[in-house]
Parts: sequence; C-alpha cells; structure tokens
Amino acid sequence: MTSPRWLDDREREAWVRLGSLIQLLPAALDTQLRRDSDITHFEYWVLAMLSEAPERTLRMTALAERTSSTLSRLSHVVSRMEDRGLVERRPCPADRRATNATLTDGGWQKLVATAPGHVEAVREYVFDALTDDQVAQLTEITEALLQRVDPDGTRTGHVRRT
Amino acid sequence: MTSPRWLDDREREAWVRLGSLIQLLPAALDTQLRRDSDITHFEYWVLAMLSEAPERTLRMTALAERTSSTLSRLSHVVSRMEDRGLVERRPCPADRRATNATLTDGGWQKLVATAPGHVEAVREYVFDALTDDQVAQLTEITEALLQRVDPDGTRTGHVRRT
DNA sequence: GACGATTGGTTGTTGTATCAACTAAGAGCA
DNA sequence: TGCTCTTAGTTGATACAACAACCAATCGTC
Repeated sequence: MTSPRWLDDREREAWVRLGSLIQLLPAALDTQLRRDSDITHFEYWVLAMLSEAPERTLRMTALAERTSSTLSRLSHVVSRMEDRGLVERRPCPADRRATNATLTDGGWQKLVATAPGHVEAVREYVFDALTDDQVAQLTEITEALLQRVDPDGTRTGHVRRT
Repeated sequence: MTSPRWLDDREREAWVRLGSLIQLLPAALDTQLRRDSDITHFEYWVLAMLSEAPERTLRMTALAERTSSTLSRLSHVVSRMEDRGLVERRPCPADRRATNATLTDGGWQKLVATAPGHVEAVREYVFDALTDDQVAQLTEITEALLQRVDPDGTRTGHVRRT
C-alpha cells in the first residue's frame, strides 16, 4: 500500500479536517435554509446571483457559472423554482438557442425574507470563528484550490482573481 | 435588504470562494473515484476508516463519527457495500443493540487498489497548490470552523484537537 | 449556401441523501 | 420487578444530483 507520494502527517491532519468540513458545512447551511425558508442552499445562490444581475436576469449559462453548477443541474432546479413562482424563464431574443432566467417579485421577496437569517448563519459558522488574518488566508487558500479544481474557470469565472 | 451584520467586502470574497469550493471539491473527488474505482468519495472514507481500525472493525456509531455522517446515511451505504462484498456486518456480542462493521478481504483489496490514485488526486487538487504555511493555516481554519459547525464533536470527535 | 462542429439547453434514468418513523436492547430508578 | 428514558441501528418515502442522450440554433468554412 505504498504510494509514490503519500500524505505526510501535517497534510493528513489538514485533509481529514477539510474532509469533515466539506461534508458538514453544506449540510449545516442547507438545514438552516430548509428549516427557516424552505429552500436549499443551492436555490439560495440562484436567488442571490439573479438579484445582483442587471434586470435581475441572467442567461442560464452565466447563472450556471455563478452558482458553480452544471447546466443540467441548474435546469432541473430552475424548473422547480419556476413552478414555485420564484423565477421566470424566457427565450433570449438575441440568441435563440439561449434562455434568460429572471427573478420574479416573489423570488425577490423570498430572498429579502431569507437573507438576514442566512447571513447570520454564515457568520456563526464561518466568520465569527476566524480572525481577520485568517479570513485573508482563507481567501488565498480557496483561490489556490479553485485554480486546481476548475483550472479553466468555466465554473468559477466570476470569482477568479486576474 | 439591510441586515444587522452584513458581510463586508473581504468576507464576501472569502465566502464566494468557499462556496464554490465546497460545491466543486467534493464533486471532483467523487468523479475521480467513480471513474477509476467505481466507488463514491464517502465509500472511500468508509473503507479507509475501517482499514485503520483494530481488527479492521468498528461499531456503526464510531464509523459514523469518523466519516462525519449520520447513522442513517451510513446504514444505507454500508448495506450497499455489504451487497458488493466490501464490508461485513455482525451483531456486537458485548452490546446486543450494536453492530460491528468489518472490512472484508475484498474491501481491503479495493482500498489498496484505489488509494494511490485517490491520494494523487488529493495532492493535485489540494496540497500541491499550497505552501507549507498554507497547509498549517488550513488546519487552523478548518479546526475553527468545525468547532462551530459541530460544537459537541459528535460528528468529528476523532479529529478534534484537545 | 450547405455541411459538420459547437454551443445552449432540456429531459429521463438511476443512484444517493435526508427525514421521520420505527424496533429493539440497555440504563436508571422507584 | 416493572416503568420510563436513552442509545443503537434500520427502513421506507420523498427529494435531489449526476450522467448521458437528446434537440435545436448558430458558427465556421469550403
């Protein structure tokens, strides 16, 4: 079971914690949002990204990038959100292959009602636990990891540093 | 849409990257393992944790803790792994409520065959991207966050610093 | 201006996660 | 002993994600 380049002790320590974190943090955020607002964490990002876009509208492809998801996943999710009246989908006049997703008034209100509690949860789980230095370190570290996980930036183009 | 304590710019920057990362990193690891070894990332942890235990055996509850999962999820997964001959389940003689899960020879061989490629992927996605200092910072940061996400340590008892 | 390649998006299938409900065994205690 | 409470684990229903197959529009190019 010897591998060319095994993990050393320090790496193992970091890895086991990171493993737990990527397991537990999304689950914790999902739980809060489901309980308080009956939406998933992913749906929250969809609402948030649309709310910040001009006209509260984005092409599906652009929205997929901003939510770090695939187009397929997004399509399913937006369908459900459309059924619930949070989002509207209309064919793009400029490119008739494309579809524009727009936040409805109901979706906007949902976001407004949801955001404070969710931000509070993010603070509680993440930022209240970290010093200012650590927040800066976290930015650098996540930036470096994203460079590896998504080198082309096709799923994270909007957040990547120049 | 004003909240008592909104996120400032630095926090937002860190948050959007962390959000992308917890979305993409598990997916990337899952993809590698599925493609190369036909197991999920979670199943890999199950194999790995059992392989390090005495007698390659753990109580379901202990295994759930080491994999940061719920007992319910673990039960389903172990059932499937049992069907594939990777793991065996036997009632614990000492406490007849409890169940011991044991790695089979087949499970051990699966892990041996899988580990090098997976470790290589972990290196590629994580550790090759970080300096030694950053690895240390990551350990501190993840430790601090786990403290918040799982304060009692019921899902992460084995990794928590004293 | 016709043909193949690429882009944009949807849909169906299958597998997995989650939640709540449940059984069964041990612990605490009158 | 008999009662309740807690712990350990399983199961079934429902919801969600991933992958592959697919369609339709557009681009490139000869």
